[in-house]
Amino acid sequence: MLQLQIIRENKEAILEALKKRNFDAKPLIESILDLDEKRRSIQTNLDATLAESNKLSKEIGMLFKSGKAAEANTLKTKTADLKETSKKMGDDLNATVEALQNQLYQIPNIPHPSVPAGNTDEDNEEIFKEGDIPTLVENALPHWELAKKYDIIDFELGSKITGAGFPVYKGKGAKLQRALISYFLDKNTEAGYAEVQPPLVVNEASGYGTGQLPDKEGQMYHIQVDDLYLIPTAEVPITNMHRGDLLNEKDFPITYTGYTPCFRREAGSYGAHVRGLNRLHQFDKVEIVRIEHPNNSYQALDNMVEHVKDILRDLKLPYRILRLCGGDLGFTSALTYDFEVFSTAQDRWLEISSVSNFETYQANRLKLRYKDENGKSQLAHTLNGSALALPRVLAGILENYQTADGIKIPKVLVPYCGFEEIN
RNA sequence: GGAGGAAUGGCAGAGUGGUCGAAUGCGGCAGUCUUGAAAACUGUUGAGGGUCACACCUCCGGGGGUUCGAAUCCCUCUUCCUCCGCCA
Repeated sequence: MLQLQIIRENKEAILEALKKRNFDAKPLIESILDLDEKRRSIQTNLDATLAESNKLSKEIGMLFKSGKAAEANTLKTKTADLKETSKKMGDDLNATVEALQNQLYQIPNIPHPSVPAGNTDEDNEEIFKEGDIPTLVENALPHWELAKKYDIIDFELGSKITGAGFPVYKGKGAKLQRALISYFLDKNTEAGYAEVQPPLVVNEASGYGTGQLPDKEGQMYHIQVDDLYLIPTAEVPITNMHRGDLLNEKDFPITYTGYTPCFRREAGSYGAHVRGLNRLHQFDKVEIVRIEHPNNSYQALDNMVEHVKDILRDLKLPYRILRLCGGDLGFTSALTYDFEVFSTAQDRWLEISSVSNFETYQANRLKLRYKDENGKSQLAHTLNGSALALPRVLAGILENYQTADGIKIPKVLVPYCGFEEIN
């Protein structure tokens, strides 16, 4: 959520910047500024009424004390009137504040200056590419066929138990999952991220805090009886650990890593692009989250990018990094880098990580602040990234590491797996 | 599941109807002392709205009520603690 004060002061610049998202914010912002003005005018009137009422109350108290009950009682009738008006104004104020809030929720984050203009993922800007694309055996198979051939992931079985998009990992497939999780967590903790295991279910306030609510509730599984949501990413519970905090400057940086399953309803389309592990309702992910001083957040973003690079180098997977264009940028993000692994067997790039700086957008909703050197409270910056999301990494490994007689395990994972090949 | 108790500023913790945005301690900040630091001492220090700046307003877990007036009384929700029961 953008800060009102910034909207007030930089209206034109914001409108211009949001054009990159192909988002015409003009009507919303006009309306927000109107509501803001209305709110302040109601507030001023209400404050004056309350001030008078407070003053009278004090006088009444004094009159009673000095035994002048009759005078006190005449004043009482005055305060009754004031009370009625202030109640009306209070209701009016609440309604205005709520309308204002709802509209503020509808404005996406301002893209960072480096974000390229564009409409779709075609317009994303490739900024880095590394790793050799392997030459595969003839008749190389996509991962969903490899999974069947070696009996390591069973999609039909998952459909039977739950539904499409909930695979069952079996045998060496299950072990490889566990190995990846351990390896990622080790890698992240070595880099200084503190490991946490958060709840997999969150309340409504947490959903609002990181921006999944309102509007995007369709993407989350909602447990109605208890009014709780299954997390779509560990970003939600981990970032919300600091909701409402007032930090000291020396608390920065705050860095976490956590493994969680993630749940996404995303009805989505059908066909090759969502086959197998390409898109699931439940998948595993190891996430990194940072809370940073505004001066340092882009440095931190770069660090996160370097860290993810390092993991992909370890795994020896060919990958590229994209700077997302305005049209593809997430609602709450100011700048996002996507990592994609090339799958030779599918002949396409698979998104395996997304690293973002949200600047103050989430912090404003979270009321996550720090005291600056002057003792003033300021909003912190929040960032997060996948390090990494499992399914497509797994797909990339299965597809790129396949040979005529089996699937080699990347060297770095062998100690975690306890085997060198799936055959 | 049953019975009690509690929720106050960054933290701990007083405060049971007006003089309370709130004692005290810790922490933070500034200063004195010191070559420097620590200790000690002195001062300062809640958040939000509003204003050029003041004034002023709101906030004592959330919501509602009683009252001229609520941190304080009532209702309700949430969370935590203690005891009993059940259970991995």
